[in-house]
Amino acid sequence: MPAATGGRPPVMADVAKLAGVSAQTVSRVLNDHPNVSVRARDAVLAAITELGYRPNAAARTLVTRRTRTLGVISFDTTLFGPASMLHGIERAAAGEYFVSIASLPALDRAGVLGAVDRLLEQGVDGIIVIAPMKSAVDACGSIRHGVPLVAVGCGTQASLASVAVDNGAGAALATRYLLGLGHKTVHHIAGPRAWLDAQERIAGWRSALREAGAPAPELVAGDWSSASGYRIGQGIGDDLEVTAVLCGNDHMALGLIRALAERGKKVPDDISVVGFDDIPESGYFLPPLTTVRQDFGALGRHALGVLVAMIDGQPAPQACLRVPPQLVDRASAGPPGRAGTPR
Amino acid sequence: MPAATGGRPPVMADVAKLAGVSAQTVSRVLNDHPNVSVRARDAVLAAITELGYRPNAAARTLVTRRTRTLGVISFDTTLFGPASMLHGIERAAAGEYFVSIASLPALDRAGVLGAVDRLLEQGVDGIIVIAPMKSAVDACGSIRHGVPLVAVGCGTQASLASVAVDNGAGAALATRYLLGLGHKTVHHIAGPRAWLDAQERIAGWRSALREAGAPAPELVAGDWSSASGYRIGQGIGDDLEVTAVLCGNDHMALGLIRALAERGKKVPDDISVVGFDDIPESGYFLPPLTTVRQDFGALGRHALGVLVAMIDGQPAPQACLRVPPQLVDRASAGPPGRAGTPR
DNA sequence: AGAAGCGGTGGGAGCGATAACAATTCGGAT
DNA sequence: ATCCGAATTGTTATCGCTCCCACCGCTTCT
Repeated sequence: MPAATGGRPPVMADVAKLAGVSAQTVSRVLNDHPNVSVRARDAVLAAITELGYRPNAAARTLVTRRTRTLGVISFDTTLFGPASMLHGIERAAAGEYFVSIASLPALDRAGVLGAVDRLLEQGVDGIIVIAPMKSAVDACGSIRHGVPLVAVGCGTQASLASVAVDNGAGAALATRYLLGLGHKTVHHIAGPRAWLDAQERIAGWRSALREAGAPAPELVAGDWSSASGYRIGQGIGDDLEVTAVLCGNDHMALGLIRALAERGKKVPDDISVVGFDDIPESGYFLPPLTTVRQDFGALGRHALGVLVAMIDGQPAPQACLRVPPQLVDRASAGPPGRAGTPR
Repeated sequence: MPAATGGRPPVMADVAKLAGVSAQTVSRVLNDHPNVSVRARDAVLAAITELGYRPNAAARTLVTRRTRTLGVISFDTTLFGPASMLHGIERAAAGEYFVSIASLPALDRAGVLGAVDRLLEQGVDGIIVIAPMKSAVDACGSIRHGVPLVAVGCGTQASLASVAVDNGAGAALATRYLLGLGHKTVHHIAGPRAWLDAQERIAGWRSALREAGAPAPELVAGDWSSASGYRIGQGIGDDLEVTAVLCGNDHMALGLIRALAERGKKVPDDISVVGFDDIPESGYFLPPLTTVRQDFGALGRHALGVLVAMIDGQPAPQACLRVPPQLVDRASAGPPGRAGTPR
């Protein structure tokens, strides 16, 4: 392997000497500046490959004040949604920016602020916060520093640059769909109150119900987990009034279906179930789950787009970019069946 | 807000001036060097908070040659395993190191080498490669640079610093368990050939079979997806010989169970099914899935530990640190039932 | 009493790159 | 032949920090 002087990695001056030009010219070649003769450029390029030269990012950053690094703050990158968004961001950024992640044990104000601080210390050019909870959005709003920052998956109401799936529309879509199948009303297993997605889905569900003149059943809330869906399902399974349930996410739908099955209730014959998210497995549930798809990847890509625009000096949009969700019709929902409501 | 001179962020000299000391002393306070009087330290600390000073990472890196940043290369951070490992790494690194991710569209040699290059350009202190495929491990082996690098989830045979779940032991564990239940043999739906985990599970399964003197059925392989499990299940559902199936992962088990259900086969009465991974949902499948748990989080933490040791100058271990898997007994496996094999 | 040891401190030299500016060359217009 | 301006190249001054070394004032040893 080519070593420059001593064992240390080659620096720009080494390249310059080998190519017979000045360091400045090497810099110009590296940064695609105009006005470099082909002769010089070729010599530099040859020297670079011969030496295995790699520019020192720290030195460059010191003078340009840009790290070409983005920070992503997330709550739990193990969950399907955050993981997908992160992946979408990373894929979209590849080549343009590095992405550094900061995942939090809890999405409270202090946690978010602390993570922003850590990333700032690292010198990121911009930050994307995967902020599904109100506390996180509030924290974002109170950040004083001038860092470009966009929130994603944060509800559609926040007054900061943000990108989110239109949860309200999605829930309404699913609710109308079930109503259209002939159900008198639709029950809803919501996510935790603190989550904006959960709140917006509740609102969408309620408004679709009201619009159709259907009675609004009492709300029950789980915690997104299959376990909570299962627990709630044990109650629902005994309630003869219930013919259709919209679940806050696919995992809870899975738990619900299992609880129903254990009580001898068939889906969709006795009860229709619709999920939310469209995780990769949901097409293979028993029965395959009808659900509302969120395109998390697109969310990530859009968030990156907005952020990069801000980094490049465009003013921060104060509104939310909404990504429309989509109903995926599989087999877990149908007309109120043979075992329909008694009344 | 406290502004130093002009609008620009305060630098060490500003802190020094305000505290009435030299920049050198500020640096000493920041880096916890001994021999700083409490008076000086307090003055510096006060100045720092008053100014809202934040050390410039690039400048520090330029001289120390450490970025306190780690790179993680991964194939698809959307999958449960990689996402969990990444999360484990990140949580374990929090505070000590930043983690920068590079996810690849494909885990081939060129992709891995390219990602290593990108990270090196960024100046990472070390790299963790989530390398479940042979091609990735080979690529790691051929990296000439002196960067500390550890592979994780890469099979247990690689001759480089690595951390992995003992797949062979896990598969053998599950196979013996099924055999112990009274099954004459155990079928296996493997993952793709190119994946080391898949190969090692196959080996573990085969050896447990051999050990017990059980016949080794023909191998079928899926692609980890529920869809492939479903497809394969359509064949298995018609095969009366099959009483027990070990699946390469939980997703394929899910697909298999659905295919079986559609053909009227009951799990575990007609066929026992055991998965691998223990994804959060598998306890809520119908029936709840008996599976082999991999502690991905621990994997990530251990990988970080090994890497940090290497960064701190310890010699790279040439072997694999094995994390033992664990059988989680739920309801999808039982003794060969009333509908047992005809012979 | 002088030398040596020590905690505490500051001064200056880089680290490796880019930006601003200055300098050189060359062709063509005057 | 002289001058001008564009193209190309080099020189110098930072960027913000840490390291090395010298230095101060004291106590402690010989």
